[in-house]
Formats: sequence, structure tokens, C-alpha cells
Amino acid sequence: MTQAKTDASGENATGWRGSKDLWLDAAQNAFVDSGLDAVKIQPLASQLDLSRTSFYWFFKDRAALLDALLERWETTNTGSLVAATEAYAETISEAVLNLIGIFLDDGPFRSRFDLAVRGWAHQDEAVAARVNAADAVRLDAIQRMFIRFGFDPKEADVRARTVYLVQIGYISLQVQEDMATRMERMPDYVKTYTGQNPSERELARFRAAH
Amino acid sequence: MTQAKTDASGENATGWRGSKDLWLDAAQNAFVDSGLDAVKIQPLASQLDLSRTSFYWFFKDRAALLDALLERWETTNTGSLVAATEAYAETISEAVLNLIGIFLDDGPFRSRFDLAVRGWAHQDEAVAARVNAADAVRLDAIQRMFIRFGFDPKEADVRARTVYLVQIGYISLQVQEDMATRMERMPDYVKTYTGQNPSERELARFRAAH
DNA sequence: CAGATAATGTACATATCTGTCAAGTTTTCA
DNA sequence: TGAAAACTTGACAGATATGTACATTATCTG
Repeated sequence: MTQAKTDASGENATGWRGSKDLWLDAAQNAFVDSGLDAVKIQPLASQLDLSRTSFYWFFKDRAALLDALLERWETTNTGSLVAATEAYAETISEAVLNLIGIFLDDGPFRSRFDLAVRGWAHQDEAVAARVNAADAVRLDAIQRMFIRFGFDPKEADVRARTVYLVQIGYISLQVQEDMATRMERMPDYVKTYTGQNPSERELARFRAAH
Repeated sequence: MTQAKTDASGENATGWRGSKDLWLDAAQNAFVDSGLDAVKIQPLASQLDLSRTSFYWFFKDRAALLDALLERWETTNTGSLVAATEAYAETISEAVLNLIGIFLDDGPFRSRFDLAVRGWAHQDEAVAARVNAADAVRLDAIQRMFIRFGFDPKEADVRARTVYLVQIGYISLQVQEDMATRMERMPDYVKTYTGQNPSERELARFRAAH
């Protein structure tokens, strides 16, 4: 078997109606919107207006689809978070703002994807293990960021956890706050996270970026 | 219909094998361990060694069971958290330690129950609304706690969010840390949350309690 | 201990999902 | 343009879930 090719724009370049990515994208949407148990071949098929059994040409079975989903998550979310911790910054406040930024808007890090994966981990040991590993990698990257700005390793660890866990908590709470509210809280958050107030210039730059 | 009575110890006081609470407890266990979609009457029945249809004598249908589950959550977790914010404390550090304490051991607040309910909220609008309301009540109680110790309302709000979100984040991460590790991090957490170091006496009291 | 009530079980009707197979149809490319 | 490759489909088989109707049995009460 060979997959349908896609052109540079990601569009379907072949004359065929279905493709591996088409099924995977549909699965991801269902997964992000409604959790693992919404990822069912039958409903996806009706939604795509394809025969249910056509799915089996692209994937061995449902488990293979779920594997692909998890793999996609790993290579997306953790990577973009680590990159943000390594972005250029002159002060720890700026670095923290860089990091918080990726949770704010729909950048490469997909909060809801993260949430859905954690829901999955709740009912699957193997997935839980992979999520745990991802969390360790992320926390480590954030801790290194604090250390780079002169924090003692132990305190850097706790501060890394604080920043990260607050973001995960936000995602878990599924809060729907408008940007203005979030912006208003930002200086206090930075102060809590770093122990020092962000400069007006840093805040202005952050506001401009989001 | 009348339910089987239970005696003071909560044990089954009647000669009947099943009871509303028996089904509800089993449902809660399945729910907490594996999420909403594990709460199915057929599996619960085999597990309880009762006929599947016997369930329908106690509950109208599956939806009624789930309602009871959510109600139980509301009257347990939020209540115990609010109580902890109102517990006696001489300093903000002590108050924060009081609050963190309920997440540490298996007290009235059940972390995993909270996690499971949030997973449910992810796939059900109505549940999401009730969880949102619970979060608002909890955050409000924590904010009042900070204000009581002299914090400015806006800063109290952010600090309340930080403490609460970190705990929710911890739950979401399903971290399995031993008590020693958690204890070691405690002073830094208190410092981050309150801006001041806890006294040795406060830490000693906390260690003794957990 | 008998009748009422509470609880349990069997049988049936129905829905939704997964996966296999063999036979189709479309597209590609030599 | 015609054979091969890429895809699509309907029919089948099986698993597991929900809920209703009705018969049956266990427990309680007077």
C-alpha cells in the first residue's frame, strides 16, 4: 500500500477522496473536541462521507490510528514548549513571558490537544507513561531556563514547576478568559513566578506580540 | 421504590445483595480509575455479581447514575476545600500550608475524583458549566484567605490562582511523588505563593500533620 | 407464617461499534 | 490504452452496550 500524495500546501494532490491524513485530521478534531471515546471509525466515516471500511486501507485498525495521534502530539507540543524556553531573552521576566506566550494564542502548542491526551492517559497506563516522560522533558527545560538566569537549582526547580503547573492547571480548568483579563494579570504573575516585577518595556513587547 | 437501608457504619443493614449505594460506589470507583466511559452498567453488574437489569430498580437509567455521581462530587470536594481556606491560621504561610495539606493525603478532598470529573467536563457542556462554577467558588475562597492576611485584592486574586492552579496542575499531571520529596519542596512553594519564607515552627507543624 | 414489598433474573428488542473479505471502481503510468 | 496499483464499498460475522416487560424469589412486617 502507498499513501495518497499531498502537495506543498498540504492539499489533496491526488484524485482520491480519502487519505491517511484526512482520517488522522478528523480523528484529531474529534479527539480534541470530545476525548478519546469520540474517536470511532464509524462516526468519522459518516462525517467524511466515506465508507467506514475504507479506513482499513490506510490504517491496520483503530489502535494504529490512536498510535499515530499520540505520535503527532509528541512531536508537536513538547517540541514547541522546549523551543520557547530557549528563545532569546535578556531578563528572567522576559524569558517567562516568552514561555507563557505559547499558551496564550493558537501557536504551535495546542493546549486542548494536551488536555485531551491527559484525559487519555487517565485510562491507559502506556499513554500515562509517555505523558509523564513529556512532562519531565518540559519541566527540565523550564528549570534550565531559570538556572540560566542565576537561580539556585532547587529554587529553579520549584519555580519551573510553578510556572508549568499553573499553565497546565489553566488548561485543565478550560478557562475562557479574554485577552484583556489575561494581560491585566500578567505583571502579578511574572512577579509571583520570578520574584521581581517585569519592566514596562517587557510588558509592552509582550502585549504587542499577543 | 424504597432503598435498602444502611446502618450507621454504612454497611449493608438489609439482607439484600444490592443497594443504591453499592451501585454508586462501584460506579465511582470505575469512574475515578478509568473515566466516564468505564461507567457502564453491564461491567458493573458482572463486577458486583448482580444481574445487569437489577440496576434499573435503583436508578431510572444510566443518566440518573451519572447525575448522582456528579452530585456526590459537588458536595464533597468543593466543600472540603472551602473549609480548609477557613481553618484557623496565624500567618499566611500557615494558611497556605493548611490549604495545600488537603491535596497531599487522602482526606475529604479526592484529587482523582476531581481529575475524572474534569475529564467528563471535557466531553459534556453541562458538566463543564458545573465544574466552572465549582472552580469559581474555590478560587473565591482562596482569594478571601489572602485578603484576610492583608493582601491587596488584585494580588490576592493572582496568588489564589497560582496556588490553586498549581494544585490542579499537579492533579492533572498525576505525579507520583513520595512524601519526602514533596516536603522538601514545601518551603520554596510557600515562598513562591506568599512571597515570604515559612517559619521553622510552621513547617514542623505541617510535617507532623502529614 | 402469609401477604406485601423489595429485589433479582430471563428473555427480548434495538443500537452501535469493530474488523474481514471479496468484488468493485478510479487513477496512474508505461 | 490497458494492466497494475490505489482506493472504495457492501455484505457478513461478532462483540458489547442500553433499556423494557414480565416472571420469580428473597426479605420484611404484622
